[in-house]
Amino acid sequence: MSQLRTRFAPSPTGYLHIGGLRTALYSYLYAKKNNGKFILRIEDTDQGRYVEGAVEIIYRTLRETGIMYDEGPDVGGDFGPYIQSQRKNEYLAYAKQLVESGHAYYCFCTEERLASLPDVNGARRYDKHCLSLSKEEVEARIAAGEKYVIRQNMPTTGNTTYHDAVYGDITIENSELEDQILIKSDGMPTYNFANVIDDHLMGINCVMRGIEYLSSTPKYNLLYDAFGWERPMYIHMPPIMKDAQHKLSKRNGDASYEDLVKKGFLKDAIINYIALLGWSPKDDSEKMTFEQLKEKFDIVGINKSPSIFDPVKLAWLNSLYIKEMTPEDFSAYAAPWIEDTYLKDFDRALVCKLIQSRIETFAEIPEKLRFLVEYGTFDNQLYTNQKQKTDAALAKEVLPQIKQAFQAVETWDNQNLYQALVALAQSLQMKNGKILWPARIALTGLAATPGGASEIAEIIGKEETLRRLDFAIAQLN
RNA sequence: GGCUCCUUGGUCAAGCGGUCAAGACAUCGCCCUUUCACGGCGGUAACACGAGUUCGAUUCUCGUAGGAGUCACCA
Repeated sequence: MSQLRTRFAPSPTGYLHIGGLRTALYSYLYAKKNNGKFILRIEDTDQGRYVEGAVEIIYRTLRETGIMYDEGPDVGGDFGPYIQSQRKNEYLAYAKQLVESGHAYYCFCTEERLASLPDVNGARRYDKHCLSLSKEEVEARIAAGEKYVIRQNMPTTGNTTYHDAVYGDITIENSELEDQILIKSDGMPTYNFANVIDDHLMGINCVMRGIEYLSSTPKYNLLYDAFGWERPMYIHMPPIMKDAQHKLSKRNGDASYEDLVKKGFLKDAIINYIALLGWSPKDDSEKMTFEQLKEKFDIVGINKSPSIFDPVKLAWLNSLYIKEMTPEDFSAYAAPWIEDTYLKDFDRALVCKLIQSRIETFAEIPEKLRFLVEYGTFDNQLYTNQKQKTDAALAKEVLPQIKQAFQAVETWDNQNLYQALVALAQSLQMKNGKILWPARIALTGLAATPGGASEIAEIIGKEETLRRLDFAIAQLN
């Protein structure tokens, strides 16, 4: 058997959305799993939809996520060029070949005539009007400079069947197939045509794509048959949904890969999560490295039904990846979220240590630590804690002593600070909580904070710690 | 509307004729604990419906319902 060759063929119309990224990922994984090649081809036959910079986003995203293509526009290969607009001169000849063999024909119908065709529930079916034109008439009209398109001549009877690796055998009546346009009046091929020609020319023998192509695949197969080419293996994939009714899409303002990164998700977590959307490994693994994904990926694990993108589960996975980062990596990655805020005034390492195990996405950082800079009047009821058996009265008694203990600390770090508090508790013959709880409340005015009293004191510094203690004491009187 | 596909807990998702119907996220409770978080333990929660086939259906078949895709000189 010849080497497996898969491809990812996006249109440069903007960000690479999650669905597209998953298609690329699966195609890549499947190729690599089978020692095959993964090819990137840019499908830009619709000049009207071309978006500046979109191609670069595709390159960058694939590189960043590790989905490396063996052949593509910017890496070369033996089957280039890999950008369809640069191949436009090839398609017409193939279309003409089909005209010769009777599988396609010239069509001169105007937009008006097309619009006058009977409307069946919002859809108009071309009536093969130009199929009956004589060869002479066709030549004369072309010579006269009349605009034309080339249409595929579909059989009107019978049916065509093909096998899809995930959906099984798909059979469609030929009468359902429209005489689709192969070459547009601007001379460019339609996606439907260029796609088949290029896949064949590039030796693609495995086509992985979204389910939206499931029912038009017979048209492509008819093209392969007309040319006498071998049909590729097809793997269609279910859509990724935003909710039960709506597909995830850029148009709906749903997150693209880049948006997710900006929201503080790690690329490894994103890839790991989308690999799991619509596919599951035999052994039930969830957190997997890219290497493990390559080992475990298999088309039998691909699901048939749509799956809903769950940002909550993504966040959970993200938190797992965050926790295993080294403090240095975490600090470096968190830098943008820290630089932009008041947090830059604090010791970076201490702040990072405090939050690394407490965030699921980096975007949570500023809000989570706002209390480090915001402090003011708070409800003395916060001193009341059932479990620690503390209340405002106790705080009033103990806070001045806490202040004294802190003042005596020579080296201002968490360890010493904590020891000072514990020692105070011991000398007062109290449980640690009776000191620790009021101390933390006094320092933050918050029922819940990341970290405890001593950690927070360490970060805000001695001066601020004492200032807050004075404030809290004053507030109790 | 025609055609094609899909349907297991709130979500992801195992299962491929016989299971007390896995696991994960979320949720709830307990433990740990300096609050929060982490971690540990446990609970709640599902085979869309109706017929068949079968000794036996979540698994097979057919209907029904619901959902998705498609029906472009867009990809």
